[in-house]
Amino acid sequence: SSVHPLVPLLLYSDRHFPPSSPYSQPIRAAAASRADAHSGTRPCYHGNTVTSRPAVKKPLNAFMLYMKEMRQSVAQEGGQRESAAINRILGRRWNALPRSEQSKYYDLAQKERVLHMKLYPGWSARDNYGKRKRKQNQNQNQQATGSCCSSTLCL
DNA sequence: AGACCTTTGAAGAAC
DNA sequence: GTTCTTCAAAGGTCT
Repeated sequence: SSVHPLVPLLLYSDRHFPPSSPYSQPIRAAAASRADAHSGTRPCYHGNTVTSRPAVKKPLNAFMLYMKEMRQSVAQEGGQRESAAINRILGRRWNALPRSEQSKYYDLAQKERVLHMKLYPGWSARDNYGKRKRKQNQNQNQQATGSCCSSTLCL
């Protein structure tokens, strides 16, 4: 049977992620979550709450999987090194991609989500909310000072 | 050291 | 139900 080259990503195997990667030890994390389940509370996968357990990241969506696969070739073709520039190109390519091609990545992303749910039952995207300091804080400051439009979100 | 840039999509929050 | 916000990846750039 034909297997998509990105399918190994679904396994988050050590071949694709370094031992330090949170994806490299999903089974252990899942086992830990089962142990947590016995405590009667929802398992918490937030990396900050349990220092010995790496934070579980969001599963990749279709476009992210496409980006991961195509990034290197786009970088080589255009001689680009900056991710922002590469991602702009990939965004245009993605939108120009036939629906039949896109659907392969949508299917793969769906499998990613299913596997992620199995590996990390009870995990929520909310667990990783607020881990980054975002620019909104700056906007709030700018609103206080009456300025606007330093953010890409402001058109 | 860590946020920003830049993209799309998923999911949670807010209304 | 709709809209807004955050985070996934990535690596050069900027503070």
